[in-house]
Amino acid sequence: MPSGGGCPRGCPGPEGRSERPATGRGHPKRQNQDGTGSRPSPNRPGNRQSRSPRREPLGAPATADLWNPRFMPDTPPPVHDAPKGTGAALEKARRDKLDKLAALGIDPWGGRLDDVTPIAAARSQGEAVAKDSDAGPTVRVAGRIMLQRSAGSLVFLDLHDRTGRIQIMLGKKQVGPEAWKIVDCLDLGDLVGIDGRLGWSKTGELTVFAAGLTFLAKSLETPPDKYHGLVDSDLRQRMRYLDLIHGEGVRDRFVARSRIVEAVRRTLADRGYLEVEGPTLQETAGGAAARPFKTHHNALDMPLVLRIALELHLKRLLVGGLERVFELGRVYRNEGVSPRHNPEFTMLEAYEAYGDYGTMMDLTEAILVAAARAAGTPERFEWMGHTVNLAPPFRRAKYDDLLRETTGCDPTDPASVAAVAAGHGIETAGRHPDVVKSDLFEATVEKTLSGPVFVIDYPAAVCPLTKRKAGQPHVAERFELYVAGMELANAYTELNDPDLQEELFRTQLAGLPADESMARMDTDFIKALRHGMPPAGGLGIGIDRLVMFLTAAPSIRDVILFPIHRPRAGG
RNA sequence: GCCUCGUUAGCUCAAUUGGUCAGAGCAUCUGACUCUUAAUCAGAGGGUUCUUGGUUCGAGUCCAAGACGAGGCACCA
Repeated sequence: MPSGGGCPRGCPGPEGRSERPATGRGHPKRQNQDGTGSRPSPNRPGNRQSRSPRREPLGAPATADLWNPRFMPDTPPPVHDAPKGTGAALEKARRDKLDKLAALGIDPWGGRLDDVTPIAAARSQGEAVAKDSDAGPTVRVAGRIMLQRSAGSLVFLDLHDRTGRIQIMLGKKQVGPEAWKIVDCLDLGDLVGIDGRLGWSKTGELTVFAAGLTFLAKSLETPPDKYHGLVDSDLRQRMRYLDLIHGEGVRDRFVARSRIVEAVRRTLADRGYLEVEGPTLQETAGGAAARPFKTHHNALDMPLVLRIALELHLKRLLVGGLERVFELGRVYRNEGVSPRHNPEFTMLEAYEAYGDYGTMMDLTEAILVAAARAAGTPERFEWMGHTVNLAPPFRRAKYDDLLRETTGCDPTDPASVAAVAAGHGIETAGRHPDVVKSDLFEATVEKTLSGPVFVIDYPAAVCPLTKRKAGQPHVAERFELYVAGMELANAYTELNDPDLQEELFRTQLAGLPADESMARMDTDFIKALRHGMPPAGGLGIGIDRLVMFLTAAPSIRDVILFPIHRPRAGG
């Protein structure tokens, strides 16, 4: 966390805070940022009674228990002082209430709470209650106070948990003057448990009529605007926890991500695949053409790089007889950021012995269909200006055919390709014809591919890990799956000839800088191939892009909980 | 790394040609209200206009540099 990073801009940093008048207590926030352990704890007793959390049944509880007094403060409440209305004053108002709670014997930081009914479940119970009944069932719900409305000595709360929202009504007459002191200490954003009867308000809203309240956690920060929420996309990513609370559909999207990953795993497991974990710290970053992040191991005093792909270790496992393996994990590429790129991202790679790239096309379709179903994505929808239809089988189109249709060049004639490429401003002099061809494809064909479409049979020179087509040494058995102009998956019939693999590792393609090339000898991998790797199909899917696609997210940062950011200056 | 755009109260946003323009809503505080729904009503407080320089009688506004972000380019076979 950057210095003061939890604080939106304009919020005074630690320096600013230290100018506040002494408050008689340490500043918990600073303590946390230093990472120094113990905070001064007028409000935190060492051993909380909440360790023995079993509560009285709700039938005939003592009022005192329902209002949950927990402890007596061991120091008098401090005096806070700050100008009204500033950020500091907003926090002061909340700290004052926190101290007031402590003075009332309430632990403002709560503890274990059993027998909580999810709000969605409480709602369905409530639906069964007659509109004019005052004998609805009693429930305990817990969550965050999102809205607060008072009408005289009556307070309505909107309480949210992971399953939904429900209205709470608290009445001074109903709970008594002592308990009302606790209600006076509630702020937007606080976490509370509510015991009460389900029923309907006079205006017809399902409501929990509170008979008891358990304080679970005080919020010391002002929540974002209750109507607009947090709209600054930078703040939304840096303070994702707030975005999850207030952002429209944000939580749903990350829930969908989890369901998608679950569906991917299930699809593979159903086909007999074994999930494994390869090393992220490697001596040589292989399996893709990307610059790696560099690091260092102290005890071994050796340079290491973070992996850029999963491929080479999974193929070693094919040699080892794990005939169907996959890994779902993070890879790291030291490259720029864009709406489609984050330097760390999640990749699926799967390898199936005795298969080929056709096997992988079937698998890809199965994974996409299962993932779409898990995410609740319709079969047909619009995304990024493209109409997408997920009904299999997906279209299969040859690389050369697409290039010919789109550009009019003759893909089999390097001179023709070079001429057209030059017309698109692509450098051709001194570069391998297949690299030029690849550049031309990316510049012209990619963006036109609404898809999903399997682009098959790639120029061999740009595919050093791929088996060549029988009798066609210039064509590699590879496909990429495109959707809405974006590469979503990449698969090969895997090259298992160790001599050819070694030769290809040695080949530096003309026109490619060394750090962008895949020409990195991995002798240990070659050694593994020499022991005999079964013919196999291999598949890679970018999980982040898959989630973008299935949740119609315009940017990869919308599907990564904590995307990379520069540290925020100031605070 | 390059180009364009943006940054005003805790949050969401105003501020005409450079001229009493630093303002509103939410939030906060005080008061009223026992059925509210972004509750309402009355009042109060709250600002390093991202930072640093410059031009000017005068800068939120114009210029330069920097910070951070968004989009595009490059990189990402």
